[in-house]
Amino acid sequence: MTTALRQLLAGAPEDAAPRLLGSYLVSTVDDDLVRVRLTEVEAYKGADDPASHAHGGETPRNSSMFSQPGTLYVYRSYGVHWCANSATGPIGTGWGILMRAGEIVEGEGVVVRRRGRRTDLVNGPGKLTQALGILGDHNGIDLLDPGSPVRLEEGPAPGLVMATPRIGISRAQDLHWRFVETHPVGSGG
DNA sequence: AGGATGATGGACT
DNA sequence: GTCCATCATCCTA
Repeated sequence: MTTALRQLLAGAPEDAAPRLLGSYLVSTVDDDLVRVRLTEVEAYKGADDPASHAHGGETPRNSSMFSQPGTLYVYRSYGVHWCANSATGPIGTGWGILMRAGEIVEGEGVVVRRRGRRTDLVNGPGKLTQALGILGDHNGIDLLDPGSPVRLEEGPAPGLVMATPRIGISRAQDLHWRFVETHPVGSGG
């Protein structure tokens, strides 16, 4: 059932983002399954948010983020990498959650091959999409459809969650809408 | 461990 | 022409 996720993504991104941590982002691309547990996400709140791609309203590029919650929005970053978001909130708001990093639960061998290295496999938004085989072609697909090549599934709830300013942006630094799962001090990890 | 930098495409002025 | 929701590589310590 994706009911809980659907419920979650129906809400505001700054509320949904921290609770999305721990969920699985799963892809089946070229017959290879990769499962990543999300540990770092950021909220972007459409027209209200000067740092959001949706701030200036709907365009052909960002239209996926204005679609129904759970729609995958993929864009090219710095001309080189792909980054993946899930639309959240009511249709037409342009709200979304950028999925930045995680930990590989399944398919590490596939990721090593796709990434061409054995370290730093999924610790950044461009790396995450490359690890999962997400391309611009996947823009607009439904992450809540179990039949989609890229999809979200429920996972174990996160432990401690830390909120910080978002990475790589200069506007709206006062909004602490980057959410990272952290380990308690002394837990030895 | 951490700073600088080139690559590269699309949106915007 | 300029600005990016970045990454890998090359340096200095």
